[in-house]
Amino acid sequence: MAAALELVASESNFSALSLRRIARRAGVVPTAFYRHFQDMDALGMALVEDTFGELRRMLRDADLPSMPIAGLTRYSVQLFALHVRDHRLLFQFLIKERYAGSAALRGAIQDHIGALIGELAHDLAQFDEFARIDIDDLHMIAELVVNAVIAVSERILDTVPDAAEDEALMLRAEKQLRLIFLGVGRWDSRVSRGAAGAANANTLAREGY
Amino acid sequence: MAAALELVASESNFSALSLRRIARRAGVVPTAFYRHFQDMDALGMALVEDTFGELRRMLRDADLPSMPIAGLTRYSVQLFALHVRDHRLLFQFLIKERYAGSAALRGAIQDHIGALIGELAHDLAQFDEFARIDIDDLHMIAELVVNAVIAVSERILDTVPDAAEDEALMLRAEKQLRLIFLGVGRWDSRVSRGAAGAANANTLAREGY
DNA sequence: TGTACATCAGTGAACGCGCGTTCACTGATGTAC
DNA sequence: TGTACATCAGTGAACGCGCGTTCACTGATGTAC
Repeated sequence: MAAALELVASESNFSALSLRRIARRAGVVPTAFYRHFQDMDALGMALVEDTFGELRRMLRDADLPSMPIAGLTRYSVQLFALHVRDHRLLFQFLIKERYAGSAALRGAIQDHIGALIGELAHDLAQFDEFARIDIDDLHMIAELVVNAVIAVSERILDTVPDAAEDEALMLRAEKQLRLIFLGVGRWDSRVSRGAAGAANANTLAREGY
Repeated sequence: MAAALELVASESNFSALSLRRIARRAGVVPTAFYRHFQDMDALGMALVEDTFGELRRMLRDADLPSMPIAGLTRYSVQLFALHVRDHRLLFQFLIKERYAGSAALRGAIQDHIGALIGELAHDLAQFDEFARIDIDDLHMIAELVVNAVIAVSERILDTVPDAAEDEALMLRAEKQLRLIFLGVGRWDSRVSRGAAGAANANTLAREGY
């Protein structure tokens, strides 16, 4: 698995690898591969499960919902960004396979991400400010947040590791989440139904065109 | 090029294709490939340029900055989503290669997306409500918007074409942009500097923790 | 209008190579009694 | 404590196959004069 991850990081993606090159990298004869995985698909799936396993363990240990609310956004962004940085190869694999993997791989990854969005929506609902927001909109907001967090991960993994640059990317992501939460403070059923766009508002930002 | 796009849509990604299969699909002998492209990399690059060429032509024809502001968000989202849907194979290719392509392909795609973000930041600056927002924050906001639009494209391309479902995805994306713009209405240099998070605010959404 | 030539897309044979997978095997480690 | 056996990771030869690329070629279309 480590050999496969290293090769994915230095190549285009998982489907561009061959069983023989992975075995060679692992210092083992090609046929030894079959002692560990039935085929390449099985290896890919194991890597996906590993990645989300690590991520979930981190989230469980962090227990964000019980944290003090002051600085929670900053803390969450940093927690996630540093986790991604410390599991560089796993997440490079994940981001590449999210759309370019086999159908099975893609499906598994989307299911995991969908579950995380659902859990975030559930966690957000515990905050007073989100109490008046209906379930669909909570989900929509959680999706926006997760997309922003994935985007910053992609940026961190796309560049060569650099602490100063990572810091700037985290700050930007933090601002993005803060902007979203500011919007939530003004979100109500009227905006949700799209009334503002069609009625008497007069600027893009004031009424959410 | 059409043959390559069809194969990418039914396979994992571009790097999983072979020159011979593309030629076969195009109804031509493998060596005829070299009459059109120097190698597979050149074909990939041509496809990237094609995709952004189509997108830019659409954006130029639409001339969004000159549109009436009422309903602009909805209109923009639909414009983009329908364009993606009508160029399904091109954008499926793009999304797969964005992270899983060769270094050259990835670089070209990121450059194009970066340019679009820059142009959006420039266009947003023309609106009164954005005048007081500094250039870095404008860029941050444009990035958030573009990420949300890319995410909805990914969702549209991930599922089987279905008008009702596409409509729901567009509505969700529209809400996300509206939420962002609502946040912009409350965004100021104090929030930007991160003062709110550390000072006397008391909920996530009211002050943008 | 007719002729000579250049350009161009496509052909088909051939090459050496790395591929996934099969098979019977080796030898170290763990387990039962 | 010693012996017999099972389990397990790894070995190495062999297979048929699709791959990218080379080469000299064909024949249709376009262009110059």
